[in-house]
Amino acid sequence: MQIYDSVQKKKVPFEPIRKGEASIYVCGPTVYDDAHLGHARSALAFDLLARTLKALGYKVTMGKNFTDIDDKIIKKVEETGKSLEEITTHYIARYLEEMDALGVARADIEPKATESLDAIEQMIEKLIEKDAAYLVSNGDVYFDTSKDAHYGDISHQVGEDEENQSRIEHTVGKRNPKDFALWKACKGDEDICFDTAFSRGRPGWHIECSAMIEKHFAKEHGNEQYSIDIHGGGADLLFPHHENEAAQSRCATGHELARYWMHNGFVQIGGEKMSKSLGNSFFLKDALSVYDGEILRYYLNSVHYRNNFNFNEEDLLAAKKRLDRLYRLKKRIVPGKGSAVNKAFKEALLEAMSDDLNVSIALSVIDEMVAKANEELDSNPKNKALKKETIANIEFIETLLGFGGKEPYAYFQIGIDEALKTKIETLLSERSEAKKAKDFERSDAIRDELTALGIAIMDTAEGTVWEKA
RNA sequence: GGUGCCAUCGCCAAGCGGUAAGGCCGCAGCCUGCAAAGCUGCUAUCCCCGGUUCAAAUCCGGGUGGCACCUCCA
Repeated sequence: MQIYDSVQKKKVPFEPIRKGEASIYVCGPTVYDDAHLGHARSALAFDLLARTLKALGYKVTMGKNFTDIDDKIIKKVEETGKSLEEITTHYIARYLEEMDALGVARADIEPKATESLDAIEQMIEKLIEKDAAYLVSNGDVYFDTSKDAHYGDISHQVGEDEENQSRIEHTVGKRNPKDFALWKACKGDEDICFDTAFSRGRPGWHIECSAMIEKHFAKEHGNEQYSIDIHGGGADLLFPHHENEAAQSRCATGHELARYWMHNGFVQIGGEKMSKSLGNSFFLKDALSVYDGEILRYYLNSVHYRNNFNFNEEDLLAAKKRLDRLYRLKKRIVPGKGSAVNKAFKEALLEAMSDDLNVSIALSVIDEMVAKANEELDSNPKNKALKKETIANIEFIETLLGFGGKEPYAYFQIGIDEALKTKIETLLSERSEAKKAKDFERSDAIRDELTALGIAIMDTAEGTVWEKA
């Protein structure tokens, strides 16, 4: 397995800390709003990584956190009058629901900041002890970036330029402009505060992840050099979030946080990063209300995870058509039991995915398998061995890539209610009567009627089948 | 201002020094009562200019054009 390490800036062989195991921690969402397409892409990318490692035989432990204490959540509390818990549980549930729809496997560990306050406090205390962190007069605790000789190794982005420094807010008592808050003391009557040995307040964003990794991963998955194998997240987290995480952990534990760092590219709309400030966010829930989760999954995963992804509906439609082809093949071979996966097919897929998740190649391997199977079924529709092998092939696609698992008729008939279904069936039997009587005018009229209903039909050797167009 | 990423057929997108995968769209054919579906065939020399090499989309230098990070962000 080769993965691209964004710190070394190149593809490197994946060598796990513990033989046969792989621990992955991905930065999850801050739960103050609905998930957007970017959250989906990140989740999908690392889901693919986990699936690939599993298929290669690794015992994978996946962790994804929920940041449930944060300034933005507190702002939401103030705006809505709801409690912090009400807000975070709501968005966490929504997030998980939507990820389920995309076929993203649940993480093995889903830590929350609110459940990791003990670890956060411990880590900060340790940093203060080592003088890598300091308490200022208002109760804030800052990390002293000058105490970490390797600060900047992750993002390569920490220079001495004055221009840059001038952009960073100077807070009273900070030793260095780049020092960042580990703990924010309560100012006034804020009620979302926690008591600690150093002050009453709440954790900063960066320390949450470091502490959660130490609490939930390091003991079981790390060694004396690294806490986890792979740390992932969106490319925008590289700096400062991951730089700061790495620095804190290094200073607190004496070893590196992660052996590899992987970052996914953005989802863009019209060539620009999707973001709240640009007003071009696309919520996952809105996409899911129009498109099936499986199609969104296929589409969002069809571009290499490191590239930026320019979202648009035409491309999504093209992706859907490509997935349709797989399901049409599945229609031809189902029902039945699978035999063994075609060896060459399986190897080709694994080889593609082992190369830093080269999905494009994997998808082309699938396209070729589909075309070849269709060709053979055209010449010999009763080829049982081929059918069984193809069933197994598609099952393998499902485990490795997470699509193709649906019952094909269900796939093509999503969103069609029973009443419409009955109507379609009635029209279709009327049409076959007409066809039998060679009343083609009538049968074509029925087909037009179905087209108007958004239904496409196709006559096969086994009879007429229909799909939602 | 600093730091990166990217530029391949109408569109999406592989390629990682050895002579351009795959999909969508389009065209032609087979099949079909006609369609649809499926199958077959056809469709690019890789932003520009230099250089290295027997050989470059792939490496180096210089342009041009996009995008991102440096501030909360997947």
